[in-house]
Amino acid sequence: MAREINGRPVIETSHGPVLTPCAPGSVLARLGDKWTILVISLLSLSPDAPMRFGALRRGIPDISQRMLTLTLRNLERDGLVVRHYYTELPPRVEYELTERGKSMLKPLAGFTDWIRDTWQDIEASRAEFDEKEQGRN
Amino acid sequence: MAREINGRPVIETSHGPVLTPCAPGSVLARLGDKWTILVISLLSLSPDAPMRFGALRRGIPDISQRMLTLTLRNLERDGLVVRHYYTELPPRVEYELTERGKSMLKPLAGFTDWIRDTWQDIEASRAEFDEKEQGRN
DNA sequence: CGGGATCCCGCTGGATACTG
DNA sequence: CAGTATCCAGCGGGATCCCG
Repeated sequence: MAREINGRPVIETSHGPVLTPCAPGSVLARLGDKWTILVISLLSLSPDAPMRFGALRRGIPDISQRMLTLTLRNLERDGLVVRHYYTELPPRVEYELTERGKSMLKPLAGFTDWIRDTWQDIEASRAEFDEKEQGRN
Repeated sequence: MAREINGRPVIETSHGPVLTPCAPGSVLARLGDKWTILVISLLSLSPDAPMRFGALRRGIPDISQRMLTLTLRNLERDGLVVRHYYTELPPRVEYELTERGKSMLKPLAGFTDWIRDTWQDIEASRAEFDEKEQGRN
């Protein structure tokens, strides 16, 4: 009986379940990186109007130009974002979510909603944990 | 008008929306790290029976002992996992999801389902992107 | 058996300067 | 304006050894 958990195949052995490493991990790793979710969030604010590079840069206070460029490249590579280049002077470049990019907004929101409702509790647990640990040192 | 996207406050300025960096990012960063989701997935397979350290280790083929320990510590710190220590010889240590840990399974599944349904398309986009880029070099 | 302690390599990502 | 190039510090994470 092949089962599956979080999109990942599970093999049952005599020692218990074994997870098979598989490709979706690379998607999650990308989304979990430092800036990707922020860029997607910002782009999702204007679903039908592309955003300029500079507007994205200003919208994410601490992002460097380099990291914004790299993050957008990766999203474009994954087919989640399209890049529109206009050869003007000065040049104008706009970005918007693709259909695929928009299709992830709802599932993503379900998860971030959980985080929004829970992170205070998590922070409290962390503080408590750290305090107890300090007592042992 | 204060808005919010993915649990993150948005300020509207004359230049467009600006995202405020905030604490939930640290939760997402943790979940996006290399092993956390795998550990949670494995623990979720036995919702009412704790799992031993060794069983977790065997269930995630390529994880090192060190990283499993660190990942479990962080989950315990976040109050998502409880650790049960039995002073026997040899010692036995078991882990299980807390109620809070279980509460994230459904939202998480919504998101990983999207990944499961989409990652082949994403991989295809990546291959296509890389191929075009190679033409330019 | 579970898990510290230590060493070390590679990648992520920040700062800065230069270009079409 | 929207990049690219280069340099470099920090940290994630693997390998190994030791300990209750």
